[in-house]
Amino acid sequence: MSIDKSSFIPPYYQLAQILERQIRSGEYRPGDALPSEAELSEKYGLSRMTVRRSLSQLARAGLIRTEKGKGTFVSRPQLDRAVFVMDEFHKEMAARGLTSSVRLLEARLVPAPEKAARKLQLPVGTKVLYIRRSLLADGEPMAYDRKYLRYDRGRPILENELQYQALPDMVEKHAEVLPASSKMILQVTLLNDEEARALHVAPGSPAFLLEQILLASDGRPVGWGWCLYRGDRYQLTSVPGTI
Amino acid sequence: MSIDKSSFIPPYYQLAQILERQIRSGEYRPGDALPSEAELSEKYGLSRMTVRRSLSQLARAGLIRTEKGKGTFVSRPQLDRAVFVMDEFHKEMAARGLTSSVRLLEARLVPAPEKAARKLQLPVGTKVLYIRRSLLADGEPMAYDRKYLRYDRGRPILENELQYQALPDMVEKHAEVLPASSKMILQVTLLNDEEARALHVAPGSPAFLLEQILLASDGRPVGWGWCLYRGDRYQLTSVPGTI
DNA sequence: TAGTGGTCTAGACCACCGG
DNA sequence: CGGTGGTCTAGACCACTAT
Repeated sequence: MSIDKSSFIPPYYQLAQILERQIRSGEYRPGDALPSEAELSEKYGLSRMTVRRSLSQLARAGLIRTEKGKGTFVSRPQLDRAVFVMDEFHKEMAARGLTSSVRLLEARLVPAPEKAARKLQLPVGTKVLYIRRSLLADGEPMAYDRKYLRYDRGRPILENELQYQALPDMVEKHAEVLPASSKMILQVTLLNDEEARALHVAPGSPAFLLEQILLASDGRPVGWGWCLYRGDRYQLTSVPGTI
Repeated sequence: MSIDKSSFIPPYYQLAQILERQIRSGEYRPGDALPSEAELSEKYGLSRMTVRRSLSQLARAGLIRTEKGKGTFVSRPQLDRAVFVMDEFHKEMAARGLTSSVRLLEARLVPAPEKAARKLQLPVGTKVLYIRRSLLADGEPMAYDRKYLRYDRGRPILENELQYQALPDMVEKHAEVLPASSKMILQVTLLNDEEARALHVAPGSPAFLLEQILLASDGRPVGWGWCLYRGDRYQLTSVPGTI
């Protein structure tokens, strides 16, 4: 194989494909050294910078690793490692071919209960925005979401906004501090009566519990809550090693 | 801020840090355009290639996005998106400061039951290697693993090997076809009596169910099984947007 | 047409590694 | 010491975008 410089596919990508094929076909096996950058450069008629770009791409994909002063080596595939991605609800449902919608169940100012106050680092009883929503896929509940958000802007709560906007947008509208990052924790749980009713399943059914903490750029929490995903409808699939 | 060329930190990384700080501090806000590559190059006394390297790093981290012919723009933080990583059991427990060990409960050749045969694309009744293991953290069960592996090499089953080796290694030893990739599916479930006993919890407890399929480079399955993680001890934490 | 990012080159110097 | 990957430069040409 060689590089077709008249192709629309850029040379760095062509070389990456060639090397990937050679690795996947077993021509180079785990532990083997690839030709040096100088050799690849000479063999394929590309500058070393271009060769390096191909190699970085393969390295990011986990197919090879480089060792300073030694060379470039084929990695062992990491078969016991999995990466799962939970995207924004609407996007995720769209990707599965489902029509998603949101049903706002409750949205009001409440005095922060003990746990929410602790999570938001506010005094107990501070007015916070409490939101309960059902997330539907093809009209049937998929998830049940409860959130506490800082509320220090005095802006009115418009129900039709809450119904359509993503959580970060709501925070922006009602808090002085903007969310800059989030931390999520995924657990399993059994649904209590109220949760089960909201999700149209039997009490005691298993579910994913996704806890979410929204943080401002200074690290202060601006939102906290948890979202329950029905165990009978929702699952996560590992993302294939992408190139 | 400017670049310290005598520093051990390479210029491309220094520039990336400067820009990241400016973005996180709000100096550039979501949607804003960054200075053009030519301007950055001139301002910081770096070649355009080096500036581009800094920008690619920020783009990979999701902080900025580039648009051909238009410019480079600050992205909105993706706060409703989470990435979870499940690593190899021993590594994961080590990362949590727990001592992990494996207890081999069963390892023998069995005629493939219907489901395993279908998953491995073998005729029902074909001899396959069946393995049951307890994965312990600090001596207490954390996960319960059951796997069916192709067995067409006639190599004897050595118990002490199975106890310590990762699954891909076992497959290599007992099957002609090497595993090249894996697909995992994460679900929630309730434990039945046998599973609960193995995990030292009450029957009906919730758990993560991780299904794993090992594939050869030609796409043929070479291993299949599922691993149950105790819901009361195991949780996944989102990986922070890394740079 | 002028400005933008995307790609590529042919050099250069460096730190690291092995014999 | 020679070979390796890591970094950087000063150019170049291209396709795309806006005016």
